[in-house]
Amino acid sequence: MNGQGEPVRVLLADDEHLIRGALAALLSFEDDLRVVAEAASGPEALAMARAHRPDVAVLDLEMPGADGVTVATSLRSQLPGCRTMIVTGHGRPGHLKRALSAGVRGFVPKTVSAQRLAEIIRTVHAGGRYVDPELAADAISAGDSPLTTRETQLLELAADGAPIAEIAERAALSPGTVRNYLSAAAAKLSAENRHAAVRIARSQGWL
Amino acid sequence: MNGQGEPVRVLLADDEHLIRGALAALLSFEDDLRVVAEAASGPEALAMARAHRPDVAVLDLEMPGADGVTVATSLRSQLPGCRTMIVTGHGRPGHLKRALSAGVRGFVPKTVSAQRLAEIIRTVHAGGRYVDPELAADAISAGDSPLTTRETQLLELAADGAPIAEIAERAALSPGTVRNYLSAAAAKLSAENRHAAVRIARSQGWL
DNA sequence: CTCTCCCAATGACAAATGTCATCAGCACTG
DNA sequence: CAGTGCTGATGACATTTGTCATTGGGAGAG
Repeated sequence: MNGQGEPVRVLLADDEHLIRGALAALLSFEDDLRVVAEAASGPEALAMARAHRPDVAVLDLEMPGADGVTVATSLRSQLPGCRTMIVTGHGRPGHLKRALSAGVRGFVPKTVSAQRLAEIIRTVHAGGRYVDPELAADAISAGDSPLTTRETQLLELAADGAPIAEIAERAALSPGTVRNYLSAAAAKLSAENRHAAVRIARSQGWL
Repeated sequence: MNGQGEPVRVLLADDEHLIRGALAALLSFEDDLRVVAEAASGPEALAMARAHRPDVAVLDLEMPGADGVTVATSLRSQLPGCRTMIVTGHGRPGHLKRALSAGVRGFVPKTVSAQRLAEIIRTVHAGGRYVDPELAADAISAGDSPLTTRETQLLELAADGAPIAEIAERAALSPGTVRNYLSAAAAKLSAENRHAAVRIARSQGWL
């Protein structure tokens, strides 16, 4: 499908120069792949994508400005022809779910080899999908988040250890209401208190 | 110093295959550097170092088994001739201090280019030192940890949001004592409670 | 030897937090 | 339209946590 005369145009987005540069160098060995743009942040990735119209965007999950899934969501509407895939260091189950519903076609941990990554880029470009088996298993066994929108939102605000009063102020809610929601969230996650609940939600990629 | 006939022997340790492989490929372009061993974990890095006796060990800070600084400390006694350097994604001030006192000669964020990394490897091999200016500035302005041994230890036990009773049990201390130490720690860090204190200590690399 | 600092503990008190019952509005579903 | 579930709030209560004063032992410095 990918003719010798028309290499796959790839966008690389990762905030770590070292990895991005190294990756670009490795992919350049593949005759049918061509890195046409690089970016070090979420917004930059979007701008580069608009300017260079890649066939496949390889996005790091953790980036300043906007994370990989957010970028993928934007790309889906702005550049429908561009396939997206996520590369990540530590993949939580929830992240995979968010990514898939954002139209991401590949989800790969950074523990794969460059060879393998190149193959996956080709697969994704050809319209296929690839999800790391390990992560997929985790995601399936983990299930969906039992938390409601507000509960999740308040857990996020509680994530830095702030007292209830501060959370209530930042959420423009009554302190009593905040306590109720956080109590409910902790109960759903079988946590002893809201701080432990934050940890659990984080580990599942639910926050 | 590094003659054409004797390239610098390098050990690469990073748990992410993708980065390690890419890095190895990039460094192979430099005629005077030769990657003689790779490792994906702390213990493996030690074993590889003993087997291949590299001139310079490039260690990722976050690795399973044993972190980069721990490995560097062990290397210092087991292979005194081997220079060590740390590469890290997010470098906290405290980590830099720990690394330097472990005899590490290079401390570099992953945001540098491969070119630059190669230069730094040469510098370190020649007996020089290199510390990222940004990280150095942070470390200097941050100062030392004001926490005592026990305070730090108890903050670690409190890191997962466990209630006081559980922390006391795990530390084999009286609950009252635990509260006293955590209260003192929070006060020293100007935190509103122990959970916020954990966050602050983490951000400084003090835990 | 005295002074200081860390460790460990206790008791008391105030403040924050977790838990529960209850209520009301709103949106959606069958 | 009745039922369900999310949201937002209040009040009461028990528990947990934070704070402070105080004590005592041990290690190290001057």
